[in-house]
Amino acid sequence: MSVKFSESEENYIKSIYTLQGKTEKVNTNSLADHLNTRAASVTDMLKKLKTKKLLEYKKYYGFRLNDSGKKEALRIIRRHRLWEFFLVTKLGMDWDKVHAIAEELEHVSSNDLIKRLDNYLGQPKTDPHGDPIPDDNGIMPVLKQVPLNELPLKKSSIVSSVSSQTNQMMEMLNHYGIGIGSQIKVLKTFDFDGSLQIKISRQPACVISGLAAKNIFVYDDN
Amino acid sequence: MSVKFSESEENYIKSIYTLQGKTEKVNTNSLADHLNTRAASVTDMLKKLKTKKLLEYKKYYGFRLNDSGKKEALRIIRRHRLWEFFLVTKLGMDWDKVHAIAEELEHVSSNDLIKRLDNYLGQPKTDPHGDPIPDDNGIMPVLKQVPLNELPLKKSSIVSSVSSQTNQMMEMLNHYGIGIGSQIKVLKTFDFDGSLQIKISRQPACVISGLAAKNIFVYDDN
DNA sequence: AAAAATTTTTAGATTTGTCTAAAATTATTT
DNA sequence: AAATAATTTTAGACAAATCTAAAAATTTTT
Repeated sequence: MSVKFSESEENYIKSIYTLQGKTEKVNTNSLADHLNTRAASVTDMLKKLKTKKLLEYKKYYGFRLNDSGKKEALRIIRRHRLWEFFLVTKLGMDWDKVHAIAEELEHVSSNDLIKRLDNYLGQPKTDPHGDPIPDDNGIMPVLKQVPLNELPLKKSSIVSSVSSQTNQMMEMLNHYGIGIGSQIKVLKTFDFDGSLQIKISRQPACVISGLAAKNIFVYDDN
Repeated sequence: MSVKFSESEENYIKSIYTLQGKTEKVNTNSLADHLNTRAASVTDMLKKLKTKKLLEYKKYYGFRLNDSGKKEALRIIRRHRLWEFFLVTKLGMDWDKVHAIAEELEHVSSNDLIKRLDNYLGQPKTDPHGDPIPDDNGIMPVLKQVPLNELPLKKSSIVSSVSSQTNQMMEMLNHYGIGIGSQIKVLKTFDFDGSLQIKISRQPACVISGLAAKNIFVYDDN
């Protein structure tokens, strides 16, 4: 049925998927950076993945996963995120420490295992970082977007869009280091003026106005 | 702190441990058989494990794990059995199907992960097959031995010893395929004459007398 | 549009783990 | 104790994944 890929191949597939999400076409050096390897190694693997019909690749002109490559990437990401969810909710590990372990667990690829794990965890829609978990068919769940001020306290989520794209807004977002894809959570709300204390990953907590929060949309499951 | 071993090295270590449990000295061909590989490959790996100071090895004269090799083996076995326990009790998989998956999971070697998994599972003393789970210090738990007739119904266990070593007894044990290390469980007891219907792995169910059962000892946790 | 700089690919080596076939050693028969 | 058989090791090759250094192609600068 489904083809087996080596651990190394899986890591390449996953990285290409992540990078092409933003730029559509991926180039050799950025992938080498992302995987902490050398450009020459990337070229070698690209040839291999091409013969396995997972990507479109024209020498010197970049590459991208085709449909079956993307499908495979989503299967790997699904495993990764389910394990992260398990590590945090069942074993009580901290989010910021689960990634490395999930990176190893994701390569254990029994379909039955993953289906059962998913059920056991209650078919979660997002991982502990707020990233959506693809379903069994490799489809990303359609997540509701809510303004940041409606996100439950301390619940981690991912910034999905920003409604007001004025210069002033962008300047402020930039200042706080908030962008599409940022991991974010609300630590506290101040009823007095509707402002919120928030935390963006790898940055100190800060306070933003209620008006700003109303214009920052984040994913929320269910 | 603790040295990391490759997946392949870990598989060799584990197999040697299993084989030397029975015969103390292990020979090249039996290890090759056990690992489904060739004698030449075994010799290559032996050299490697010797330089890593995990085993005593004299050319042409067999080999055995030394203390640090045994310790490493027990760490791997601990991981394997904890994962088997998880797969059966939490994910509801069948015993006879968990081995292959645990075989992959056991190589994920974060100490923190295993400590948490152990706690989460309630620090089990035996895996679902009845095999004891080494503790965090690599020590096999001292398990109580009970006669087979006192083992709870349907609870899987491992034959630990046989009290009456008469020829007649041995003949019968042989006939049923029961030996030290056999995985066994009691399906049913017949009050009429105290006989028991039992199941030994990979063999059809059979019935033995109450007297026989009293002389077959098995491990029981707690 | 040449020259310079950057990016990507190729060529050839290296490491890990495996294999086959042949040689060396040990064990068993006669 | 020689001859034969079985086991184990060595020698040399191979595949996967990586690397360095050099060559080729593309992009940017002047």
